[in-house]
Amino acid sequence: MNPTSARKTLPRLDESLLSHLPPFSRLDRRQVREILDLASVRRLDEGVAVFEEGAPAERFYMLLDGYIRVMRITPTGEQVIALHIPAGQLFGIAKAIGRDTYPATSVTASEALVLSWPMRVWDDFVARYEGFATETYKTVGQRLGEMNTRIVEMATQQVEQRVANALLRLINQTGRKVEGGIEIDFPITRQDLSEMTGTTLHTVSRLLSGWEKDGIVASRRKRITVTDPHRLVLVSQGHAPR
DNA sequence: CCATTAATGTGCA
DNA sequence: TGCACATTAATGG
Repeated sequence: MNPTSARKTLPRLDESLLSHLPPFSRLDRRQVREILDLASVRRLDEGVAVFEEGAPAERFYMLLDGYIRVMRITPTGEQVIALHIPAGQLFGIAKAIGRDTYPATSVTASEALVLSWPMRVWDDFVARYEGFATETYKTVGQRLGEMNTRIVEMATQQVEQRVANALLRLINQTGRKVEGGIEIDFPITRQDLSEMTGTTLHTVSRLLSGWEKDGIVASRRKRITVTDPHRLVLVSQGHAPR
């Protein structure tokens, strides 16, 4: 059985799925209905590629549940993780940046629920739906800003600071409050963290172990909780963990 | 259970 | 850091 790749035209989706999300929140019920009627839904397992870098951008997507990891492959075959996208955001919106191929690969970082539309309706959406364009460009701008920040970090900060910053971003964007701290809401390995920060999994492993001793983080396999965000901020600013 | 694989941890150049 | 190897945790018979 493979429930992950079947694109279903489901028993009508409910308007409330979209009506509170920024790109659609200014629309009336009838407009949301039109949009939903054009959409396909897919339920995806963790680790499944939604689309690949360089492929023709045939569809754009809205993540309804779960997390998406955006990654690129270097010429030497190394993976680099550009960013993570939380539920409620559009992705694969190549048209918004003037492209007709996807600029990066998107893989589910957890189980995910995804809506998609054929790219040919993009211009219609922009033209007809109040707020859609401004909200999507806001999203594009935010991601651009984040990537810029990362470039500066890469060029100016020590590994320890970069990993601390990556962790802080993750808990800010995808953190879930648990007792004792804030946990990254999807499975994440040391390897993943190293691919976000330009290091090796070994270095990340050592850093996390050290921070765990200091009481800054707690981790179990594929799960990381930041237990002392304040001290992690200090580390990200170049202070010694203690 | 046991075998296999994935993830994590450690010692050393 | 980078790498080889040890250890531990998940997964599939």
